Amino acid sequence: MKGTYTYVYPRPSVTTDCVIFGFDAQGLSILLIERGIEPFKGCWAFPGGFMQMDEDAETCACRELEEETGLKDVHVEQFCTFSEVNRDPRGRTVTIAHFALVKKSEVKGADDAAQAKWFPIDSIPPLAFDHDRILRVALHALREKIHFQPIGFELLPKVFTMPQLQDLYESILEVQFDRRNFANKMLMQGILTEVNDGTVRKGTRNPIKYSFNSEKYSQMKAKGFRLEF
Amino acid sequence: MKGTYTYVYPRPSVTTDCVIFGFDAQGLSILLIERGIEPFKGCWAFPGGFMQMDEDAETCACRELEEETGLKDVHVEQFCTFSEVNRDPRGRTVTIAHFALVKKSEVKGADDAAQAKWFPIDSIPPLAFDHDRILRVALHALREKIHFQPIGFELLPKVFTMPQLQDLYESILEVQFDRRNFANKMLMQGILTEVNDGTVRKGTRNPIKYSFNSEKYSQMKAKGFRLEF
DNA sequence: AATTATATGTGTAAAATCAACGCAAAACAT
DNA sequence: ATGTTTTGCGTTGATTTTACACATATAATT
Repeated sequence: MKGTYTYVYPRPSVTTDCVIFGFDAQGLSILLIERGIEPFKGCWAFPGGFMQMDEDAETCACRELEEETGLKDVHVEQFCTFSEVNRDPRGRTVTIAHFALVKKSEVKGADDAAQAKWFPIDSIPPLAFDHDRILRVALHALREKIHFQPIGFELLPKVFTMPQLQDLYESILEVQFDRRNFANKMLMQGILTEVNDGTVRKGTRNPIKYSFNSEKYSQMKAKGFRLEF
Repeated sequence: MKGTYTYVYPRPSVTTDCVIFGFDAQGLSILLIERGIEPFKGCWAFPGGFMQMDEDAETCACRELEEETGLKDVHVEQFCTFSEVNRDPRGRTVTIAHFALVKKSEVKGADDAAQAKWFPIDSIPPLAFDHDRILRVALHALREKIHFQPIGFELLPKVFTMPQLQDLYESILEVQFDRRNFANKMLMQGILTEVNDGTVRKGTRNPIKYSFNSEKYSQMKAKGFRLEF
């Protein structure tokens, strides 16, 4: 039934948008959807859509994410709400922006989906609406957050190497770390578990495999520990 | 005209709420409004209300703040959006929560306003809706933020002393600093200006007056400096 | 096949930062 | 008057950060 929802005062639309970060040997990238209709036809945009009355923002963001990219069970969190009066030419719209961190290597869907495509973070095409601003804020939020929360691991395979982890941090923070100091500091935190994958480690060129020990991290956090990077 | 706003799909109400922090010799406190009507009649709540179609969230939060407490020209920023389906018994409501930092000493209004009252942070009365949760999140956001942004000064008089500043940090972070180390670290940052108020400083018991040098801070920030506390 | 270059792991010493602490002087309390 | 409190200043040892060199097996080159 159309047009049956009537209110005493006008209300804005409420949507969610999702900035999807992925990481691989080529560095940090984001997943975008090409718009097939006006406005901003041909521009790229974050997956997102209207919040339903029976779901909260995070649920909505996850649902839209799956519907539009096939991605499931990924880390999603709200980072900012955008409410500028003219941000959407179709009408007053408030968007609760989220970012998603996906293990690009282990994930199906995404790229397969019709018009979804990964873009390296330094080659972003023209974006629809105010999505360029949203992206800047998302990047900033991710950078701030990774200093104190072990969310970087959400972007790596379950099992990873120290150089991979360092690449990730360097890509996100856009700084360079000394290899030895980085490894020391990381290992010192005590949240990495060395993974023994059966293969005998001969020579140093094939790196040690690690996994993130989330139980250990939870324990330490409960005791007042604060991750720092 | 009533009931003239009709939409194809249902829409939640969008409101803003404002957690107002103040600080004085008694420590950190927040400003609350007593509810005169159901639901939650007699409970206390943050000032807030419906977002108009011609204002964004921050504008709305500031407007409601002034309307309900008389407070103007204070630091206001968004920190989280709450969208749980049943957070408001009157109907589906999304609230964009802000926190305000007010220079309690220099401010008019506030307390004068009808049912507005300051409560020490450790003696908060029963709150309406999900405002207790919002308060916890607000406190957490403030604590996280003060480590890296000089927002604490928004809670102090323009001119303040080192012990005052230390009290502020200790109240918010709920830790104790060594007096001498705290002063050293603060002065080292280079964002404080010593204020010469004419009076000759004899003896050490009347403390040195400082003000926050925001120009200096902007310059340093532009050069990549990152405040730490 | 031999040679060279590259990626990875490990340790140490200097520098910088942090943490704990003592002392002196004027104001305040008694 | 006398003792207590508040404030400012500076020192020293501990901890953390930074800078840096070498050994080894794989990968690349010739």
